[in-house]
Amino acid sequence: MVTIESVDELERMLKVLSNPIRLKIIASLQGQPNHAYALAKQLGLSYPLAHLYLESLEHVGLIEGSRVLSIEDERERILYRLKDFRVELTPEFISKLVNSGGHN
Amino acid sequence: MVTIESVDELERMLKVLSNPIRLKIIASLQGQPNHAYALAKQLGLSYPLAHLYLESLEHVGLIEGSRVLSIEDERERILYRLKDFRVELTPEFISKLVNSGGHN
DNA sequence: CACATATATAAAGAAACTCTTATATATCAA
DNA sequence: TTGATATATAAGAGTTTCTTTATATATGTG
Repeated sequence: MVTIESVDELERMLKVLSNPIRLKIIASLQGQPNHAYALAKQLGLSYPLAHLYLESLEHVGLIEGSRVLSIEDERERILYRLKDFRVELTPEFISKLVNSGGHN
Repeated sequence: MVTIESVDELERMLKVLSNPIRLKIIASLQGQPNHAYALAKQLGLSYPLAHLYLESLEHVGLIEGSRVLSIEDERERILYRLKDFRVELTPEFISKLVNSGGHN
């Protein structure tokens, strides 16, 4: 489960989430795990953009890529899965993070 | 209570929240409502920046400014209060918004 | 071999965001 | 009338984000 323990971490995650395309990617991966190339086609994105965005989503821990062997052609591919996350944005939570000093 | 009903709205709110100074402002206002000038001094910000950020926080509905008459000097000032909000970022919530078509 | 699939990365311009400085107005106190 | 308080807005520089185009590599198919 994804946890946030500093303002810095929260900021990075919110920055990644505050983009309509990346939200679309999350919604799509919630339906089913997918590969970068297939996802790009499905959402009408260029592959480089999809790759970049998947990378940024992975960096903040919202998705996870794993090398899997395709049954069809035996080639290794990276399958991206959505991680289970629940971030509750409330005044209390934000205050707690801000007042915990910035580090952690 | 603050509610989010579209991807657009979510995106705007997350963009405003994904900034350490604006998170600090929220944490400060959670402790007590305050005026722009006093808040700027307290957090070590320039007044224009504090004003700008309070405005953006107000635009997405996270805080609320109201003209109040100061008891001390009888001058009208704008007091900013934190609104009660609870935004739960989960795969389900994001999917719901994305699949609701973008409008609403 | 040319083409589609599949991944990865770099370069570059456009757009947006960040933040300060400057300007303006108004009140109150020393 | 000078200085601190208080609000508001604009202009501009600097930084970051956004997104495409280009380049590279590798595999499998017609």
